[in-house]
Amino acid sequence: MARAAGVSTATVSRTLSGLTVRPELARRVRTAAQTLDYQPNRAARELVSGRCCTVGVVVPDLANPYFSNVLKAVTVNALESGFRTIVVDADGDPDAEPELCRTLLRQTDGVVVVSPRMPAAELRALADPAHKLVLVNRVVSGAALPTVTVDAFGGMFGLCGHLAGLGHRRIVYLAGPADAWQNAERRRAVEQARAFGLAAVAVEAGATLEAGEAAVDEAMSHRPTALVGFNDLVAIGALLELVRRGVRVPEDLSVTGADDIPLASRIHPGLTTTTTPLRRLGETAWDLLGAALREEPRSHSFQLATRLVERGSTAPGRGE
Amino acid sequence: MARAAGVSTATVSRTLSGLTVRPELARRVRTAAQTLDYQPNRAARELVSGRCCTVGVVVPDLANPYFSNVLKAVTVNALESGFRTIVVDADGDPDAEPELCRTLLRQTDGVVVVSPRMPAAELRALADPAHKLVLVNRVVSGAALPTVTVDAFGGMFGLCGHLAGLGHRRIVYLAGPADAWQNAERRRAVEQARAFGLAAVAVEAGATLEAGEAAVDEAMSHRPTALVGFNDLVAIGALLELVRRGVRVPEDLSVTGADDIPLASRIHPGLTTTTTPLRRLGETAWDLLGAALREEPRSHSFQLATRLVERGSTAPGRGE
DNA sequence: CTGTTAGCGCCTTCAA
DNA sequence: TTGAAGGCGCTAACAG
Repeated sequence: MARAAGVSTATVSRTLSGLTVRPELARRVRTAAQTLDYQPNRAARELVSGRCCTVGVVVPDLANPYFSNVLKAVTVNALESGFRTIVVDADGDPDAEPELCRTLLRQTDGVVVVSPRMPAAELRALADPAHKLVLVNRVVSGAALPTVTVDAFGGMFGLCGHLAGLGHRRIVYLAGPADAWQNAERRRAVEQARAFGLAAVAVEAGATLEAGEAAVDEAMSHRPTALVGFNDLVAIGALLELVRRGVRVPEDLSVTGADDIPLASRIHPGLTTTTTPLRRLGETAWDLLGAALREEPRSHSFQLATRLVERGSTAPGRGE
Repeated sequence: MARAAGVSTATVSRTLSGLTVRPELARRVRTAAQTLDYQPNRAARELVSGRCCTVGVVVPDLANPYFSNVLKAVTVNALESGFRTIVVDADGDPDAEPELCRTLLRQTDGVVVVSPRMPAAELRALADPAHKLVLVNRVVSGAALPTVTVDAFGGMFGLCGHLAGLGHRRIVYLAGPADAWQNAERRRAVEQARAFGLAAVAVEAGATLEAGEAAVDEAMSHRPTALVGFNDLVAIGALLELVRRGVRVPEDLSVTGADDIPLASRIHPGLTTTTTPLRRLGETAWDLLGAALREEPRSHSFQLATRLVERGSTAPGRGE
């Protein structure tokens, strides 16, 4: 390549990195690059520079749209900045995640961790300032980790306020995975909603349509006027099961979800819920990581606001 | 590291690659590696070996569960074989995909392309035997590309047979994206179903819930006894809209989908559909790519079978 | 401004 | 069996 242009390799390097080179030589280099379809070798570059322009993303399960949407936002934004994205799916095993993170940290410039269920102690151990690590939707106390979260507490609190305003007094919270941060936040919000005069009982459910269906029996045994799902899937699962049983929603019972997934607006009645801006979550995670890579001091935490979306699944509760 | 063990770097290298080394030296090396937490440098390794143990996956849109499920299967299986996965999302621009592929091919050992809409000519241009490229759910004639597909034609043909057996005679096909391979296959199957005595009209719809809803008016103007959706989302969109209008499914009208997404079994009535084994698609793609990387001659094409799933959305058609 | 040189960390000859 | 030496492709320092 240097031979083809009749110059030294250093001149080639300089031309391609835009340093000062005599115009004529630069032209020769460029035409040679053109004809040879020259592409610099990443490995050699990485070896000498120590950077690989690659970021990692760790998720528990790519089949879950929640995670794949965050991943999408990270990859698309990273690519715009010239970074590639390596994705690792822990495939449902939270205990495997710490090791996967560590491996990834050694192979990339930085890592985004979307891991609602990894043990906090592990995460704290990973919080070395030398590591470029960004956490999504997960708060770990006692660790200085750049973090972007959605205001899960506020969203659920707003939903409870909405229900209280409609006259509801007795609600059931269909709880999500016990070890998930978002569940803890939302559950806390439901409990504090007694400030609105809402009496809440929590019933263990999960995060899926099936979990919602299965929890209906126990939930109804508490004779609530509204069901508050951990997320939209649980809420929709419960709602569909209720409709199947002939319970009228919202006349007999109100139902709310969380996240505002596409399905929430297509079912009938539409599901009242709060938004979770997944794309912005991923985008912000990338911003945080990019800033860390450039060694820019930045605010270490972002909290994204949610928005209440009122649809047909909630109506005034009969105060019995 | 070599110094720490008191041996030469070559001995270290040999020990770590399991070549013959005097046991005592090997032990010294291993303990040194332990205490120093030694990790070989990927870049240097790649530079000398020319391989990077990395594969790429190109998808049009990660937000679509169809693609994220295929991606998941590829990453999980690749990881088991010690390969990392770089993911690239074309973010809805099919014209950007060829360039993304080319870039990825230079940076990885091989690439899996899940691209129903990339122009065939571009794909043919990529079909260089030197390139390790595997195609998913897409057949390109005149190019020797290892390919794994689902039997989209057979699945839809079976569905039509099912409807014909129920006595249906006039159906409407809610067509998917015009440039998608699966749509072409399914459409062809619907047309050939006239062998069963089924008269079919195609109505342009799309691939989403909204598209299904929007296509209902035109579809019903043809007075069919059954609606055949390009995929489950379109079918469910149409179904929900029909129910909203008071049309009884399946008494007044049968509806079928394709892919058997989780939602298909949760709605009421359950959607009759055919399966699309996304995970096996990704898994097989990885097998094909892995074989290509090991230079193993393998059958260049796999076609995965689909299975008919009868649920409540289909019933005997009134032969009017 | 340009060419020459050294070395990034590893693996693979070669000679001992 | 082991150590010394060279080179993978590139960029950073230095000398011209």
